Amino acid sequence: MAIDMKWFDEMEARIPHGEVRTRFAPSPTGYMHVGNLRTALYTWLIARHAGGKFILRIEDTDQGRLVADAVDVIYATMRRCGLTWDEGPDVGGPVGPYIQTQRRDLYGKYAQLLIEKGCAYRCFCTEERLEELRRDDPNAKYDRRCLSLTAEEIQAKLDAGEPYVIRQRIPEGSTTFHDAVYGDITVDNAELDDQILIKSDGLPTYNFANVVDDHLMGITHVVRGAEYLSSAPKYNLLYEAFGWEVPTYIHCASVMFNDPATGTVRKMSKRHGDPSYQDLVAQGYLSQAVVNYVALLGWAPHGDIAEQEFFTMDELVKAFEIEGISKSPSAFDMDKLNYFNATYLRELSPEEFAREAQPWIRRTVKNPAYDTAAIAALLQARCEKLSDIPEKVDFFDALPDYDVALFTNKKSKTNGEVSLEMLKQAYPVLEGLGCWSQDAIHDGLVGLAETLSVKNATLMWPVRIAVAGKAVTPGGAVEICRILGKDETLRRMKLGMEKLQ
RNA sequence: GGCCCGGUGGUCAAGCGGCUAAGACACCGCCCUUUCACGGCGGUAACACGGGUUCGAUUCCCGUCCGGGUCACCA
Repeated sequence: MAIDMKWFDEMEARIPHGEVRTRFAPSPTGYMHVGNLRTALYTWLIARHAGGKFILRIEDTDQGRLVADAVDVIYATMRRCGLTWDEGPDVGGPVGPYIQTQRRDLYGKYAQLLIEKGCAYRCFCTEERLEELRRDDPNAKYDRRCLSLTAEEIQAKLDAGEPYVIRQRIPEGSTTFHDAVYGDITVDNAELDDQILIKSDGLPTYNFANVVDDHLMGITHVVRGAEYLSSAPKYNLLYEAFGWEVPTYIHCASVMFNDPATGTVRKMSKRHGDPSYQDLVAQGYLSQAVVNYVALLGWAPHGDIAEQEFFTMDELVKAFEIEGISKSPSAFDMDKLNYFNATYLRELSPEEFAREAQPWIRRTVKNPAYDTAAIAALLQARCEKLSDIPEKVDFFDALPDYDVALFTNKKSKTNGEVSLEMLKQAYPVLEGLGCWSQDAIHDGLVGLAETLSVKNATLMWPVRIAVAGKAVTPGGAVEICRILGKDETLRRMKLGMEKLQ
């Protein structure tokens, strides 16, 4: 089995040099974890900050999934978040293909190369035998029985068609690897198992495929979750075995979830029903708000912008330094995300907000006569997320069956009696208005309050309750009357007076 | 359990030997006001613990405790 070195040389020749290259390598699962999104963001930021390339690679070695849709979810999420890629399955690039299942032939050849170098070996041990080993000692590593097979024995087994895996041969000693966030970490190689590189079905394990692909794609900075920290030494050993340059490792502490329902903090996971990026969008969170918030979950700006919290993508690219990544896990806090989203919502122009809000308003406001833009204007400063909207505007279509007790409000100095009087006074004023505009209604009612020598609230409160039937509404009496229209306003006021009789 | 990593208010966090230990969210007051918001002002609240090193430790070292990760023919 001669090795065709020419082929390897050609692969090497394709690798770009002299620029920062990072990659995001998701498995197409159909949704994007918040933690994954953050990893993607940091990876992208490192590339952009350095003026380098950002690559998208799909790790789909897990077959039996409807990959097509899931990959689309990844594309859509990245696009909505502004994470543009320079190379990837759809746009191609110099070191493709960018889908792992399309690269499966590569790995075997590289594993073979490792065998030649004496850094890997075939293992014919059956699953049963391995289980036995574990039964004797749950913590047992592979006992390397197949390492001592002679060339003849191996050939005989090969000829007999015995299935085998290829294992990495971990050398003696200890391994030190450097992480840009965690610093130098040294482990005793005795702790490391002779991990499997190629499975008996011929496909590579995740760890092996990762190393090979990262090298062949010229990745200079590997950004990943801290859950991979303990397998990092094995990566180093693999790079060393190949004689490849080790990329810069950037491990990011995991994202925890601060569950407001239970008050507990735990690792964020879809399994527990913690929100994914898709869930958040469906709940009416803006991508930019989510991205901005997530950027700060485990990273903080330094220097003269250490206190800055709101960033445009351009500002993030400029500010993002690896040194700012934190070592300790951070909890995803819905309250803080709400704050970010509310702020982004308020910064939208009235037109933009109206466009975003429209579908949510229409969930409960079906009457086409009501102006959604006007309603949206009332909502912009009053919701943290778009999904807050439907409940807030439900009184437009149907006046709730409210309790007369609502007419009583201490601060506004109203009770049932006062309210009835106010409505009686306000009714003819509004009825007599020639123009049903915001100003006309406002001036009419404020003028009346002045005439009656009562504070504005004493008059406004009953009117608002009568027309909205709710204690809390977006906007005040004037705005609501204006949107409801004159006829509906008067009708509701009359109903209010009847209730109070 | 072995190994690895981490530990500043409830949460996100700045700090990188000397500070009254920033700032933000949340919370609580007050102001504004046509309810609620928005906005403005103010407040409560932290260096896990014990040893060192040092003139001096939140900062450096060790231990304890606590939390997380990892020990697959899964990624």
